[in-house]
Amino acid sequence: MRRFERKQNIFRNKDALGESYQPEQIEERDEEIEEYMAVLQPVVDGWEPNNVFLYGNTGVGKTAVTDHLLARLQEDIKDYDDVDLSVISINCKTLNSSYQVAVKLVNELRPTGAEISSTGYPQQTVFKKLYEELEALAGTIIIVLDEIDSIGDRDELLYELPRARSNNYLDAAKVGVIGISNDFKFRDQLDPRVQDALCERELHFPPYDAPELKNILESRAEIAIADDSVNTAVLKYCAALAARDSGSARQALDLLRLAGEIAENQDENVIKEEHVASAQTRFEQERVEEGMRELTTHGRLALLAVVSKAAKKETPSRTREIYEEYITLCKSSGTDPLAQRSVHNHLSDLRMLGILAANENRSGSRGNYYSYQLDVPFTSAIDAMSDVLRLDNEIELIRDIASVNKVF
DNA sequence: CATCCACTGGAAGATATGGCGA
DNA sequence: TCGCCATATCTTCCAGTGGATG
Repeated sequence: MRRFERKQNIFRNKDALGESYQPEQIEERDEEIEEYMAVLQPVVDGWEPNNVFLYGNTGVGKTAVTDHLLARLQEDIKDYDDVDLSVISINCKTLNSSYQVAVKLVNELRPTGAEISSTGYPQQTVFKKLYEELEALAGTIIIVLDEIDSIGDRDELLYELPRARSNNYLDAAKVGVIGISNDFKFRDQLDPRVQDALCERELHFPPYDAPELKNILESRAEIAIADDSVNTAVLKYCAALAARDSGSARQALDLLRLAGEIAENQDENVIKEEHVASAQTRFEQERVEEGMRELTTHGRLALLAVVSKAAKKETPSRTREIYEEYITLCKSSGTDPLAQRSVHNHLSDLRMLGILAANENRSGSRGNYYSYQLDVPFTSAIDAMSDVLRLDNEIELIRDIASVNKVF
């Protein structure tokens, strides 16, 4: 057996490309930082903090700038002993209602062991507990709600928090909310009263363009990657891919890091463009596989129905036909089938996830309808299906049909 | 040109699950 | 134990769509 050997060809400090790395300087965001500092100024002056709403795509520096500035603020504010600042920062990605965000905040403030459970209370009870905790903390409190758009339209907390003081729920505590959103539409779908309160100050973070991304990559690569292991052309290529896709520095850095790992595994000393390209492909695959793993039983059955259609070379295939296939699969697995409308919902979800592609058909004799087909390689779809309940035989059968029809 | 069809997607209500307090 | 609460998932109902049809 081969020995483990430390490989040090390419990276000098790989963590500098990682998610948790805090750079000393944030590049290409000078204007935003300037504006942001002005918004935070009242905290230093001892007034009630502004509520702020930040929006912009993922990976454009919203969270990084926020962390950076709040750390600086906490540091600088030590010079003034009449201001007592606490920062509570939570990520709301997995919390999809105001209720859950409030629970999370309470638990964040409570000592370990005294946490409350995530269901069972009336919403107002949770809010009341939250106010008690904030009041106990007292002073100036800045609450950072990252990825706040995941609460959708259940935005009661965002209505409550900014008004807590004027409603006399809070007295000793001065609360400011910083909402961070990846979704531009989120702001508009908020209750107008929430917009009033929360969005009194707004900061927009635009996507990075390719030259900006290149500069960011250059300054990180200097720390992370050994001299001569990467050249400008490769960095430009990473920047171009990320700029075209999302304008996200996160994506650009991830690409570079994975490209480096791939190069390293091939025992090469230099990252080349082909490594970046395979990194890009792998990320795309992972995203889809992630989506398929998180499907519910019926979501999987719906997908499997399409997979089965694909094996028979019957895709693209319209809703009605897929539904029939789905019914058959349900019978084989002893699962109660859902109504057609629900399967239609699952197909919609799969389309949103980029697992299925739908052609909009307006030429048929019956108005408009979709015909679905797989938007991922047949093999990765069926591999992800292998743990659907009691369908091993059917899956084998589908594989056989697929190989006869040469579907891959 | 009005009507029709088969489908899409929004909305409201039903059901099941897991948890609280009394 | 019971009544209440939040949530995810599903069902039922329905308005809107737009080429085909008579």
